[in-house]
Amino acid sequence: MDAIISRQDAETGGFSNTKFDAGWQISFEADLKAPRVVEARVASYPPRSLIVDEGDETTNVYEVVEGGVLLFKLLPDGRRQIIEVLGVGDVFGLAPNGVSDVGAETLTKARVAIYEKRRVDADTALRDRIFSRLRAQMCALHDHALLLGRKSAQERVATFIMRLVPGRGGHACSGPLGGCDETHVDLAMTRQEIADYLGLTIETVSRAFSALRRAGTIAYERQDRVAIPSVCQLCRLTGSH
Amino acid sequence: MDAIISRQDAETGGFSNTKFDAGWQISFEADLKAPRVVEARVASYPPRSLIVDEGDETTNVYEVVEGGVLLFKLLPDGRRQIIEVLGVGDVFGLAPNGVSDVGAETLTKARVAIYEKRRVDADTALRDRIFSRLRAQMCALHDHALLLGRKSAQERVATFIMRLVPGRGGHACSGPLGGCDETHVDLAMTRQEIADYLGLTIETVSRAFSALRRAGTIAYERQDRVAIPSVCQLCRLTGSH
DNA sequence: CGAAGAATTGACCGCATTCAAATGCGGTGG
DNA sequence: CCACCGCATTTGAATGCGGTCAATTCTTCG
Repeated sequence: MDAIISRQDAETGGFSNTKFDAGWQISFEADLKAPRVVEARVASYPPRSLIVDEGDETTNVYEVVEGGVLLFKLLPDGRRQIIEVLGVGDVFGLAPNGVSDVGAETLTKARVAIYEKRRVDADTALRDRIFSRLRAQMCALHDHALLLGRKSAQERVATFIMRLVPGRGGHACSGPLGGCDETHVDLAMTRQEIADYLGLTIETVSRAFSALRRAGTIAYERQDRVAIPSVCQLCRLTGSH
Repeated sequence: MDAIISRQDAETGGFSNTKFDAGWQISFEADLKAPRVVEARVASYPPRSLIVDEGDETTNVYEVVEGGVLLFKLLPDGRRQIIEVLGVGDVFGLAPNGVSDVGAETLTKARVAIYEKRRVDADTALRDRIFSRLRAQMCALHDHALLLGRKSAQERVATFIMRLVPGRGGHACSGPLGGCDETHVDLAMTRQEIADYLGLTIETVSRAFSALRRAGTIAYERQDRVAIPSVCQLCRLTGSH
């Protein structure tokens, strides 16, 4: 594995303080405010590198410190489902029986804090922090189950893009600030990754993007950067409102 | 709400000690061995009654003590997705912001232990037990995301039935015991509930059941009771093996 | 500029949905 | 016991959305 392991004592964990609302919006950037004193091994990975594989024995708990991480599962015939897209502060590696039920792969260049089981067992404060984050991630999984089970391709893609707009689309959506309702978002994921996340094929994702573009709901600034003239208009296509 | 509230001090919580493997198999029956001393309010509900609704304010944590509970989400136009089917020992009501992100409804007659937030905050042992169970339930959600995103209708239904066979279909599947590989399972859920759980329509679920029946993979003992001549044969249709 | 990979677009197909009708099942009352 | 009713389930036929296969275009990078 091509991870660069470094030991960091009393280092800033760098947790995002972005408000998560049922898992919406992701922050891949560490917020350097509110540093926490944590003794942990931190591993650095290049983009698209495997951290743990499905079925690996691990009792470690992992926390994303910088960058993005994908959790995925595979079927024997190669079908892949991306289960969750993790940002800074999110945790994984919590399968109860010491065998990872999902694979974890970096989406971007990423740093991941690794906590050994005995440390998690001993440290109540750490455990509580993991617990708390796990609750938020569980809500994201609930939302995603609704998307996978009941939403159309259009709605899935619209939901996906909305997920990348900070502070919007959740239950407590602030609405447009000061009349202006345009933004742009970075996709960070390839079409294939988006497809595997949304339970679609790459072609269907592409078609849905194109349809949104033709309708004027989005525009491409670059291939991986989308302009949204009216967030509310996009939000109406998610099926959630 | 038609719950019968009772106060039970130092009562047996009655937790199932069935081994859960990534959320597979459900036990709606409390195992009375290994009683735990718990002070908690316990509410009793008739079948199909609402415990909490999506959007309700609750800081309580709930634990299923007897029976089965469904967690679900709705879209504004009425589409419903059942997120998770809970058995004895499973917990819910853990949305991080005090507003439930899912509705919870009893599947069968059920009893549910209710822990207030301040009690969960104060009691480390309780919190750890909830945490531990949450980890198992998260694995079940991961599996279900794979099902919803990537499996065919046939595979979903086969997976659903396998989920009801104790000790089989998981990663550490024991295989048939002593050559004999037949069982029967109680469905407990209506076709509509199964459809909402599997992200299908009621007709598609019915057709999948019929196809399995025609193929001899299952047989009806009653409408809600399925005989499985060969568990392994059914398991091969889940797409997971 | 050229090559390799990613994304888009098009044509066609198949699976699941939709709409509709028939059948089966459980309960109530005669 | 049996007839009847209401509801769940099953089955059938037609439609359509998303998948599959294939060709083209766009991007990136050497």
